[in-house]
Amino acid sequence: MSVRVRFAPSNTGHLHMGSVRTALFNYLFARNQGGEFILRIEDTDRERSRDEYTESIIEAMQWLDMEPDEGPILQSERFDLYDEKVESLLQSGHAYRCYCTPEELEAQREQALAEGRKPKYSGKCRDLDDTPDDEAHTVRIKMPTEGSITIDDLVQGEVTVSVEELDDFIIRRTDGVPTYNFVVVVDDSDMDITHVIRGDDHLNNTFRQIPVYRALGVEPPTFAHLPLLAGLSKRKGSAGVQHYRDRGYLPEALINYLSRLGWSHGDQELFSREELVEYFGFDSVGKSPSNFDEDKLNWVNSEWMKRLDPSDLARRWVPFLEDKGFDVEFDERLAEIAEMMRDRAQTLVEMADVSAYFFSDDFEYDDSAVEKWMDPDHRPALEALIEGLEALEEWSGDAIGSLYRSVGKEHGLGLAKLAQPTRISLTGSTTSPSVFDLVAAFDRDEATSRLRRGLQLLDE
RNA sequence: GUCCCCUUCGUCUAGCCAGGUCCAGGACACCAGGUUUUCAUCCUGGCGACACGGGUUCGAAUCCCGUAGGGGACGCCA
Repeated sequence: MSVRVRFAPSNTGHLHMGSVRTALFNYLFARNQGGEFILRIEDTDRERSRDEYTESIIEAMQWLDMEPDEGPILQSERFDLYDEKVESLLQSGHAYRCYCTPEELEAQREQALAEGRKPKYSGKCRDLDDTPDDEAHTVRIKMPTEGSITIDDLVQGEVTVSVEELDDFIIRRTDGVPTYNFVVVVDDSDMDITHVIRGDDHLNNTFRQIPVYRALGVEPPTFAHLPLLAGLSKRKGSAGVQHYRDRGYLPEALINYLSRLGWSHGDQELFSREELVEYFGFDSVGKSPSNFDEDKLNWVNSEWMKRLDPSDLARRWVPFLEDKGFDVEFDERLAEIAEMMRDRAQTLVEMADVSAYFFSDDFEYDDSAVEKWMDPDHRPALEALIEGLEALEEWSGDAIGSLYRSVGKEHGLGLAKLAQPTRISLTGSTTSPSVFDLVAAFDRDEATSRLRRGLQLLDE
């Protein structure tokens, strides 16, 4: 039987990093096994489910290039199926109607907790003789009364829980809406899911779900419960995918970074999508929770910025430059600038920040740099430089480099004496890529006019 | 309270399942040097961990038990 997995987020919020990792492990496993990856939206929470979040989830999956083979399938459109299954369980005696009120149940729960007992449903309605259909009621599943349940989890190994821990939970509410622990089983079996890969906050639920599979007469799938990400917070991945996208992270980097949280392949840190698919397996998935570390994400992102083709990088960079108010579009020059600047930034946003001077001459000069390098004695050399640039036959880094060296030689000045004033004139500070490439990145008129404007600094 | 899971450098992890080759390896971060026309990149080096206590064994990060700490679950949420 071919592998079928599903990623089943609820649409009660944006896709955060923890969910993305779960989606990723599902995706990688499916691809590794040549199986299918299905997206199912768990939208049975009438209170909190929102269509806009469904859209947001789909958008995030697209951006991350993890599009499902099937779906999105909405649970809210499958109520007929759930109803049918509830009725059949009622018929077969695996489920029963319960007339207890929420108030009663809540009181019992609190009392149990207060007495240090396990908050479990009493089973009061389990064996009722009179079970009217027209009176307000929920439907509960009958849990086994003795023995224990063992699963062989791909990540957690063998885990056993005594049925003492379980109670007859509600599978259909008073309002007729089925509950999670029921629909998840109905759907996973109906959709022929072979491997349920989810966060280990569901590990305990699994033991409630196994009896449901049995009551339904189907074989439970294989489970893989991934350890949760520890302490998610605003700085630690609780924000949505789009937030990271907007902060200038590349989808490749996010995927690469997330893949290494709880999974490893020897000492390798950087993985292409193909490598991830090829190497992924649950043998290499750890059982302990890991922390989202933005420093490392930054590093992975910077590595991916270096790996991308400069043109590709530049195209992705455009919106970030536009955000900063620069009127740019993709062209060869932008690709050159991106290639030149990518070593000095870890995100696209940061790269836009440090590249502002390429797109606007409205910048401040660094006072201490001016003080240190704009020496009036060097005016003749700098003027010769400008004239040389204006006369240069070929406008290239190499040609500009030759000019700098010869002017430096003629005036008996080291390269730094010419390079630093050039940087200050073109960028406002002494921090920039190689001056020759820097100058070449501007068109000739722009470069020389900034240099002439810079000459004024000599007198200050 | 009860049940389940977890515990190697600050963080991500290798090693653990098949005990010795581990006075524990790699990566991020940090610190120090080097390369360089500046900065960044890059290179080299440094700092830094087997939670604790028992046991098994000639030998334990690796196996067993316990303790502590952390997380999760216990809902007419998913």
